[in-house]
Amino acid sequence: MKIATVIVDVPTLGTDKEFDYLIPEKWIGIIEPGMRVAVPFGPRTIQGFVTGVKSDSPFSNKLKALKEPLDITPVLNKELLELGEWLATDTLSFKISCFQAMLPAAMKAKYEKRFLRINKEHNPFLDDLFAGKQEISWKKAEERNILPALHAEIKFGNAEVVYDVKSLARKKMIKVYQTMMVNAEILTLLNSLPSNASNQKKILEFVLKQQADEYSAKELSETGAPQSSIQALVKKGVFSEKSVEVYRDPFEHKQFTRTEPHPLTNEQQEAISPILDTIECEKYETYLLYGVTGSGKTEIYLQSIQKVLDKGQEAIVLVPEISLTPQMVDRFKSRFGDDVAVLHSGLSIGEKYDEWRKVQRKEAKVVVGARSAVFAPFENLGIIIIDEEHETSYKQEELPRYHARDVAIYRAKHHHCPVILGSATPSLESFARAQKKVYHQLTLSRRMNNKELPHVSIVDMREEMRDGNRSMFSRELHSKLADRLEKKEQTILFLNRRGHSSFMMCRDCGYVMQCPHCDISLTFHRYTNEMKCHYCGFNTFVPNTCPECSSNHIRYFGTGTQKVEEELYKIFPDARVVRMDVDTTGRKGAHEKLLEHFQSGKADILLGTQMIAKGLDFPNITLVGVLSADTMLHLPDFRASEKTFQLLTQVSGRAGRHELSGEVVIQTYTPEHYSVQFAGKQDYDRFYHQEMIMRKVGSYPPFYYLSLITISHEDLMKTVSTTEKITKYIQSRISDEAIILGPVASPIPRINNRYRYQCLIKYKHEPDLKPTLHKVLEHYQQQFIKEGLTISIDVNPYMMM
DNA sequence: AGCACGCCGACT
DNA sequence: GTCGGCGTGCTC
Repeated sequence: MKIATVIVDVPTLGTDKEFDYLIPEKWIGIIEPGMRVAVPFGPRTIQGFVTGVKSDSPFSNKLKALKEPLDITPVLNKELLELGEWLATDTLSFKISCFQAMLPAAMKAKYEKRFLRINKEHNPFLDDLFAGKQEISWKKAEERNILPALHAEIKFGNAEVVYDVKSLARKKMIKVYQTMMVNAEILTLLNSLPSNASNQKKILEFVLKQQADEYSAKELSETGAPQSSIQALVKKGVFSEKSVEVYRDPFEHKQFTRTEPHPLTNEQQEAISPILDTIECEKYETYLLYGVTGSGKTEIYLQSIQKVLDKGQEAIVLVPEISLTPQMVDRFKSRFGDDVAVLHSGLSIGEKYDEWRKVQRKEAKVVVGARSAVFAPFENLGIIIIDEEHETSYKQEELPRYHARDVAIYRAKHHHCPVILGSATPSLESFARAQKKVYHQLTLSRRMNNKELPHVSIVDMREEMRDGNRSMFSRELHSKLADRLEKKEQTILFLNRRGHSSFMMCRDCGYVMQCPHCDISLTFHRYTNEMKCHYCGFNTFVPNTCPECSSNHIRYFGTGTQKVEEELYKIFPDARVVRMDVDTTGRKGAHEKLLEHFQSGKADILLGTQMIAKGLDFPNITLVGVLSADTMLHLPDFRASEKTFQLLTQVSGRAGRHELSGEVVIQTYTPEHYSVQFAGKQDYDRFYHQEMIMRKVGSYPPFYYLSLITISHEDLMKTVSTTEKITKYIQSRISDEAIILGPVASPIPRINNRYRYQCLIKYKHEPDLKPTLHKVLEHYQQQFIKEGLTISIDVNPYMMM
């Protein structure tokens, strides 16, 4: 008797455990751990992951047999199965959610229900119900309002319900035509064809010219012949037709010119050599590659990977939201060609699935991708690289709330290989670990071409205001912009819209339009002319007069990119502006198009939000302007200073990377703030020291770890009292060393009419905390569902909202 | 999560 | 009497 242990696709606490299933005789030896299977679960059939195979079970009296395997080979190997279990404990998530997070979305199951007719005797009523067929889908039955009738028939034994477990994935198939005749035969046929068969003749002539064994349907139809002519030739035995699976290639129409390794500078040489050693001796080590922008980190990545590939191993490269850095993908594709699989959010579900399968089938040796690419199913991993290590997008905000850096380190330990964390502005956590020698620090302090860092000037916008300049461009930025336009050099204008995006305020009474369901002000959307809530989606018309005092002195505060664009055209009517934000880059590929447009010199100014801060490298940019540096500085987040510093430094790094030297203008209302000051000087080390003092005083990371618990409910009192109870419980079970803040209202105290309270735990070493938090979930579970409470626990949170 | 089972109110 | 409301509890 063989029994499979299965984690079922039901993400709840009660079912977050292994269920035992009998393996039918015919699949013994075929069902393996890591495969997806369809299993009966209660009255339904659902998907599950096999985690093990054993010979007996404590449930032997009520064992059911599994229905069928959904994979031919396991989709999760032993390492990934173990990683999933660890991840579930570490982030307090369900095992099933962790397994699903490791696979492309296409592999998530899709469930469908059908009614099957059992009684096939002539019966007008049944004939009518089933519309003369043997089965009817649940959806159809629902539409036709015959669910009760069908349920009755099930009771009579005339029908039954079947559950289908389907995969979202569709393999893409194309028709291929194999040549079945030799030239002489084709020639004979060609001559015997009637004169009006011009299309068939075209194809045969094409075949005689090409002399290939196989032709795709596309190739043949390019001769101008219709499908019917091809079919005619298949009938005549010229071709045999077959279907083959093809990968959807997102880079189909892109050409990559092969690059060779560049000679390394002394500094690069020094940095890469310990990495190469670690690869050689196959041991685990985390390196923090701290290198200023333009110091050549990527070449170090490339050459380290080359070494890994030479050893027959594989590499993972994580980049933040990769669709935003097409230049990065190009560099990897150019060096390693088809060995590279790319996984990022810009791909369709099918494309992602295909790229993933290239990895699984060992057709790709290098994966370049966003956060989830850290789970690439390699079995002989030689290196994991995390570029722009400080980026917060490496933390997943939905369940499972994991950080790619932690997963990378876990996997590297398993594979005995190095992790490289690269950044010009490392996260405080990583830099502190490097200082404590937990990570091994490698430094690149000089730019490759020995170009000096751009000159940065910080402009105090309060002074501009005092001097009567009420425009969003300071006099300095204005004159420099004019200068660049004159010289035909390019400018990047960076607008940080986060923080306070455009909201509406009455200048007479100070009324600010709020969302009726959430405690947050509504955002003004010019293109739809609506006031919108970014949290619950509520929207309403834009008022002409103040709803409170009927004044018509209504102003829109905060500056959107559209508004800046309009202003720009007012001041510089001839400037050619490319605007990049969520509105202009929504469509697939729009991003690349806009960048190409700018790169080819068809525009003078690139105006955008966060997304233009990263990785762009254009030679002709000599001016970078930051319109308001401090919009995110006042967010209720202990990382606000760090984020501001990183952003300003990254943006500044976009200027003067090549022959032309660059200038940066940072406009701010708080020029004295240390993160603005040190970013202006590009002085990471002094920023680090200052910020470490702030973190120490506030007992924040990297001095303390954090766990954040958020409780929400429609009733304020209920929310507060529950949070209080939970806080007390936790307090009683951990040491006095830990600091507990709360219960306090969340920074956004109400979303979608639900009040939100939280409790923040700061601690250094609390081995009992995670088990305690798990107990909280377990203990309150039933009560929570019953009373409509929701609880979310975030270990090491990055979003404090 | 779904779904069945079960125990109480308004109808043919 | 029964249909159907949704509270409760289970799923190998």
